[in-house]
Amino acid sequence: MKIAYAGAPAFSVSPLRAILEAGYPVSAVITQPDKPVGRKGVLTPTPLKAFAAERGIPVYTFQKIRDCADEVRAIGADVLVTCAYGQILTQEILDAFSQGVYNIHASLLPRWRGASPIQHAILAGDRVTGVTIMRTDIGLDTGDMLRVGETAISEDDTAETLALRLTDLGGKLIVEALKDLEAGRAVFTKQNEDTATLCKKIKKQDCALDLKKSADELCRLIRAMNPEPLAFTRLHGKLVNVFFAEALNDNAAGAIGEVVRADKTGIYVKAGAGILKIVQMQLEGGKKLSACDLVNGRKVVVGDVFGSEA
RNA sequence: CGCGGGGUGGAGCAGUUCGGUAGCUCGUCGGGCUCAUAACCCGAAGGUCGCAGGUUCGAAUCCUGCCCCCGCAA
Repeated sequence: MKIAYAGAPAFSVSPLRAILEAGYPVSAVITQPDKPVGRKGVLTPTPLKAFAAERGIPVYTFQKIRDCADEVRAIGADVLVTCAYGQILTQEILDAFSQGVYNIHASLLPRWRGASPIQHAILAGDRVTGVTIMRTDIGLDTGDMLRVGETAISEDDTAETLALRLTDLGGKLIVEALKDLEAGRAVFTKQNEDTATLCKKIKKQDCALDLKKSADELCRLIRAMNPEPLAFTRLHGKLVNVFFAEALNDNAAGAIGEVVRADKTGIYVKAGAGILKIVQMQLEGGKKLSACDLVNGRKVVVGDVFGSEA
């Protein structure tokens, strides 16, 4: 069974490592082209490409894989495993792999089909999420499922900590799936279309903190968007990225968005319901700072108002 | 040349406009108060003000060049 693996972000690295460690030969890695990153626009390879290079696995990058069916066929693999690859596969591409294409998806399908399942699971307040291994078909994460694993979402999980667990889970499950396929004992389950939900790619605009909402809701947005692309609001007309916060049930006098208390323990902001206790945030142009540092430097004072001013 | 913010004891900042003794809130160390404390009181240590040059009697501050960090945009 010759395997090819397609992915891109850090999330896609761990499953590939697991496949290799399970003893399966991976003859090719397909990933996104290098992209300019940062202020200087340095051309940077995807984490998956860097890992493949380290292991000496041939790497293929396609601007648009749907236009490169011939090249994909030329790779000559029987199976394609995909994980957060970031490009839609056409039927022609799917047909290039005689033993099928399998996707590692970071949700309990059919919930959270689409581009940002981890973030949406947190955002929606799901208590549990997981990883699904499915056979890729022409729809968006609609294929038949052959392996599922769960993990609970805790109160202080961020997209980062959750992704860390899910990527390892993905590695474990894909290896199990490959073994089942090899042994001819794979069992496929159809997805229930009635309970399917879809999530789109996250835009920065989706990360704006609307302080009229409940502290609880704001807190989930902050956790879902950490470490990327970060929930934000404004203070003194400047952009502020919020990294960590807690939701408190207390109520206090004051306007929405007003800082009702600020000390070493946190910056307490009045929300639509409850108090949002900001523990770590970053002012435009500045470094990521703890509430303690912000208070010491008097960057934030009681009476300041978040979110106002355009 | 994409736009912008910043580099000052261990941390976060003020001071730079208009050159003239190194400041604030913390932390650390020592002492005190207290049943006790993340609270309070007293005291101490700790800084080539990013680097290099220039102007000046005198530069954190003014001029020139360079390095590094960060937000936005891609």
